[in-house]
Amino acid sequence: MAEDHVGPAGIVLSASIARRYYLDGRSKVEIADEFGLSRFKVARLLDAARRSGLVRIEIRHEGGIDVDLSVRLRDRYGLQHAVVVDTPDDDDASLRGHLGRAAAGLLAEVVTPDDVLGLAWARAVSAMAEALPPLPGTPVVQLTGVLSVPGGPDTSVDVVRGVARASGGTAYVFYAPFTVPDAATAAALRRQPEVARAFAQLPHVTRAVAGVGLWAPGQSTLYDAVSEEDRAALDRLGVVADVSGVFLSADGEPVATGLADRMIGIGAEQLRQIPEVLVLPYGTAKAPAVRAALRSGLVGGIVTHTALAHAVLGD
Amino acid sequence: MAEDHVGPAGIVLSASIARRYYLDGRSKVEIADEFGLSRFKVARLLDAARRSGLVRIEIRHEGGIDVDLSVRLRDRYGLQHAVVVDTPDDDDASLRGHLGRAAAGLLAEVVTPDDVLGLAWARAVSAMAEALPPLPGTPVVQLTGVLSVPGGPDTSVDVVRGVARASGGTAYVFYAPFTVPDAATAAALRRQPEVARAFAQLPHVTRAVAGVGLWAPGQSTLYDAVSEEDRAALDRLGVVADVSGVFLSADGEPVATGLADRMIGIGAEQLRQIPEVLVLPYGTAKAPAVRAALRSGLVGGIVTHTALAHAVLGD
DNA sequence: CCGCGCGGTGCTCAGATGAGCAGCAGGAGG
DNA sequence: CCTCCTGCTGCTCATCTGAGCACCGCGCGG
Repeated sequence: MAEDHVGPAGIVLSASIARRYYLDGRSKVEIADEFGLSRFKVARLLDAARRSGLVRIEIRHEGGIDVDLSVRLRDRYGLQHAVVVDTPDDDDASLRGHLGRAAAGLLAEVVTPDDVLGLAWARAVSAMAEALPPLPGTPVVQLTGVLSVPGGPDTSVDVVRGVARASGGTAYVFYAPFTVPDAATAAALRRQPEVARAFAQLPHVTRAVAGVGLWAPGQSTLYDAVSEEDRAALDRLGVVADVSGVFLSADGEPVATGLADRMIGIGAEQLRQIPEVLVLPYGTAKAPAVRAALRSGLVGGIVTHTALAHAVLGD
Repeated sequence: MAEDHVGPAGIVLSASIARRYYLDGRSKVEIADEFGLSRFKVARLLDAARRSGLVRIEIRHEGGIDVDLSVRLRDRYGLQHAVVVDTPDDDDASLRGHLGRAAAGLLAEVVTPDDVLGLAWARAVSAMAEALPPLPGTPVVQLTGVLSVPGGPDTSVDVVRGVARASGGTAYVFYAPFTVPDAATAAALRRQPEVARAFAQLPHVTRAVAGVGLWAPGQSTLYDAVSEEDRAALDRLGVVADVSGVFLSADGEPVATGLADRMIGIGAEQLRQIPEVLVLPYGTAKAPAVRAALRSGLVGGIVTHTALAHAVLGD
C-alpha cells in the first residue's frame, strides 16, 4: 500500500492513456502502439490510475432514482425489485405522487400478458393507478374490501376498475367493506358470488401491489378504522405492521388475530403464494413496519423514498 | 440514436451490474452467472449504461494539476511534456512558486544521469531551482549572461550553482552580462575561457529550462533591460517573444537582430539542437508570446497555469 | 569481487471480450 | 392466413486481456 510516487509527467501520461482507454474506447494494444509502450505497461498505468483515483467511475442516475440505495435495499432483503425515489422530504401527497409514478413505471416494465395483478387498497396504490400507462391485457383482482375514508380518494373498487381499464383486462371487483362487526357477517359476505369470484382468482395472482401500515395512529388506514378494543388487542399480540390487511410482528411473522375473521380480504397464506408482492411505503415513521414487512418474506418488491430507505437500512 | 426507454427496474438492474463490473471488478461471465443472464446481455446492458450516462467515468486529478488542459496543450502543440497547474489567479510571486514546484517535480522525474541540463535566466526558473530535489549527478550549464535586476533574486550564476549543488554535477557558469553596448565587447567576452567552456557544452545539453518573455513593457526582463532604440528596432522586426534571449516572431520564426550580436547567451540554432526545452510562462498577457514559442518548434515542454493555458488554447 | 534481493519489465497461455452473424418471436400489412 | 420486417437473443471466432512467471539491471552487503 506504499504511496507510489509519480511526478507531473507520469500523471499527464496516465491521464492521456486513461482518456484514450476509458473515454475513446481504444484497446490497450492500440494505445501501447500509439505511445510506444508495451501493453503491459499500459495495463499497469491504467491500474495505477484507477487505484490512485485519477480515474473515477461513478454510478449515478439523474432522474429521481437513487440507484445505490435501491441496490442496497434489494440485496439486503433479497428482493426482486427495489426502487428508491430520490425526493426531498415533501408532504405526503407529493411523496405519494412520486412513488406512484415510479411504481407505475416499474409495473409497466415487469408485467407481462400472462400476469394476474392484485391490488390492495392504499393511497399510494391509488396514486400509482393514476400514473399507470397502458398494460398488456392483464386481469386485475381486488385483494381487500372497501375502507371508507371520509373525503378520501378512490375506493379499492375504483382503483381496480381504473387499472383494469388501463390494461384492457378483466376487473375482479366486489363491493364489501374491509371490516365488519362480526365473523358471521364476514363469512356471509365471502360467500357472495362477486366476492367468491374475486377470491377464486387469488391463487392465480402473480403480482400484487400494496401499501404498508404501521400499527399506530395515523400510520395505517386500517388502524384508524377499527375499534379501540381491536387496536388494543392487536397491540397486545405484538402487531407492528399490516400489509394488505395481513398483520405482522416486528420480526415479520404473520400474527393470527380475531380481527382477521371479521375482515374481507386476502389472508397471510394466500399472500405468501403470490410470487411478487410490491409495497409502496413512505414516511420515515414507518421504518419498523417496513422492516417487518421485508423480513416476512411476503414482500418481493418495494418502491419508496430516500429518507425511508435510509431509515430502514439504519443509516 | 432513439431514446431507449428503460424503466426503474432496468435502471436498478443496470446499476447493480455496473457496480459489480466497474467497482467490484468482476468479469462479465461471473456477473452473467450471478444474475442468470447471458454474458452478451450483460455486455449490452453495460454499454447502454455507459451511453445513457448511468456510468460516468471522469479523469481528474486532485493535486493541483489540470490533466485535461495539460493533455490538450501537449497534443495541440506536439509537446513532449505539458503540465498545467490548477491555481486561481494569484499574484505573480505565488504563481511562480507553484510553477516552480511543478517544474521541479517534472524535471526530477525525467532527468537521467546522462542528461546535461541548461538553464536560462528567468524568475520562474529561479523558483524552480529552490524547489528542486536532489538530481542524479547531472551537469548544469548556464545558457544566458547575467541580467541585473535591481533588488531581484538570484542571478543566472546563482541559479546554475544552486541546481548543480542539488544534482551533484559540474556547474558550467560564467560571469558576463547578458547584453553589452557593442558587438566587439560581446565577441571578446565570448572568448573568455569561462564563457567558452560553458558554450562548448551547449551541443551536449539535452534539457533546458527557460522563461518566456512577451516583447512588451513589464513582460520580459530583457525588454525592460535594453535601450529604447533596441526595443523599437525589435518591434519593427516583428519580435513578439523571447525565449532564453532568442527572439521570435508571432509565427514562431526566430528573428535575426542586431541586438543578438551584443548578447552573451545561447543562439537560435544552438537552442534548436537541444532535445527538450522546457518553458515556464505565467500571466495571461503572455499568451501571444507563448503561442509563438510553442509554434517555433524550439520548445519541447511547458509548465504553466490554468488561465494562461486557456488563453493559449483560445478558450 | 561475487551473491542476493528488489523493483520493474515483458512473456506465456488460458480465459474474457467484442464484432458480426444467424435464429427466432412478435407485429404489420397484404 | 401468410410473409416480410424488425428487434432481440445468443452463437462463433478472432482478438484482447490478466495472472503468474522469468528475466534483467541495479544497489547492497558480505
